Amino acid sequence: MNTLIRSELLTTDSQWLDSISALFTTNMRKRELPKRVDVLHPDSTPQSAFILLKGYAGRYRLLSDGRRLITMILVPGDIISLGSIANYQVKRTVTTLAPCRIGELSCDTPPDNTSWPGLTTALIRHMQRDEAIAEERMLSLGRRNAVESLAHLFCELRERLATVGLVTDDSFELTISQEDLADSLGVTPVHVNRSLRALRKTGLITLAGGNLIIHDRQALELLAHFDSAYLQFEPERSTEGSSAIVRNY
Amino acid sequence: MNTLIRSELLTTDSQWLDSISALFTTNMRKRELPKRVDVLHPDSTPQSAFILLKGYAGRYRLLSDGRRLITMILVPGDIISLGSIANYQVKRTVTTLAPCRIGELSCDTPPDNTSWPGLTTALIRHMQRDEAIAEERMLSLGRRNAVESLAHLFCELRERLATVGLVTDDSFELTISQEDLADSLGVTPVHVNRSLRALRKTGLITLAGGNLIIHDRQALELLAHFDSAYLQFEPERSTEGSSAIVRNY
DNA sequence: CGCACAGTTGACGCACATCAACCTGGGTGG
DNA sequence: CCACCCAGGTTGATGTGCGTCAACTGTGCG
Repeated sequence: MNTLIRSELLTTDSQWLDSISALFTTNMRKRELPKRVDVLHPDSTPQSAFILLKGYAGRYRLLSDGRRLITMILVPGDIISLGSIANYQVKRTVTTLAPCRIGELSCDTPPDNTSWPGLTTALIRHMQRDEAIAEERMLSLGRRNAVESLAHLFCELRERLATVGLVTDDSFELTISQEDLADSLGVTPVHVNRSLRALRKTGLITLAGGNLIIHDRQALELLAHFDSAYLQFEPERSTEGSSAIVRNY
Repeated sequence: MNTLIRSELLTTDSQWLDSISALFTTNMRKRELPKRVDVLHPDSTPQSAFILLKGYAGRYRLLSDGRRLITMILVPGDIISLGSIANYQVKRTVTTLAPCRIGELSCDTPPDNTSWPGLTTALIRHMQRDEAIAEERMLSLGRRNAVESLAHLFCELRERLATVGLVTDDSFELTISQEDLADSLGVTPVHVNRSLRALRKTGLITLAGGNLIIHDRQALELLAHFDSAYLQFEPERSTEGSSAIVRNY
């Protein structure tokens, strides 16, 4: 099971997948989903865990008048839902932003947190990472303009996709519609289109046929005020001054 | 110690404070800080835990050109930093938004997560709550206009302050400057001022002398698209269909 | 062929930014 | 005790980023 996931994703975040994979005794079932399908409803309580294997998905929130914000874009390797493994999440809706392949991991015997201390560790790291990404998104929504936000999103996706081996020469598949990009950045589809045009005119990127090429990553990151530090798990803190719980986590 | 904190805060979130308080053998040291002072720097690694006892504080992020966004407003009872208890946080900067009293809890013997399973539970609940608040803030930054965002912030603060007994008759002390409100909502101070005027003109609120009065809470919440559900810890999920870990968390 | 959908572009309007002036109240020092 | 100061609040004039509306294009698919 573990090798199955890792070969599929070429992931480098072995610790997380190790923790999860070890919990399952049955094989992972794969499902193909078209674009624009809700994977997870806030009122459903699925037993299985779901992992995104291919494509793009997104968690989103709606205002009562229909305004939508995609609070988090999911890339291959990301957890869609942990199901009964750890039903800790606030209720959220997840939809596909592109044709997706998702893996369903049915859990025979739900673990508890004492028998699987590694699970707690992984869970907290996972939440930390989401929090860091969410904070950067807040910065885009609140203080970056549309071009900067777009550039930042591209830098972030490149970084996240690179860790699962889906980037070659600063180029990767980007099949998210401009409408969904707009709901991620908190602007309108029309303005995304114009901001894209502006970005293209700088020569920093090419986006065509569902493929994004970053021609000058350093310049793009500068424009976006992008610092990849928030995506990397911090190096193990030195033991001096650390408490036992730090090492455990 | 526990009674000390609870009497100071009149908190109802007893579980969290119980978990924390039990860890300490020394007394809590109090410190008074003026407005606009950084409590926590991202490079510091304090041993002590800090809790906000009075006033307002805020976590913030800066862009390299000086643009600032307050990602989270802290109210009395909120954890500023857990220090060595659980040094799990992404590195953040925290500043006072008003004159504050903070409590310092020095931890003699750092716990580990196996000896204190309740700590892990509390930690995850704490992160969940922060995440839910952050998500609502994203919605404000991305999809609410300035008046709606302001109204939503007021509703949220009322709710959070009410749980620590600092609200009477939908009225509470609000000593955050318009400049800091602006950095919370992602707009300019001038525009906060005008949005405040617009809100006042609706008759829904009165804000004067550092005191906010909500005259028609229901109408304000409707205007803000506010739903308090995200702030309340979800009721214990029914046992049917739940796994062991759900009950543990 | 024609329909549906995503992308593109133009004209125009509005929410919010910018710049600048002025007001106000509390604190401070002479 | 008054004069001053200064941070924060308030307001006006004007500029701009983004929204809105609408038309058109291209492209894949039944």
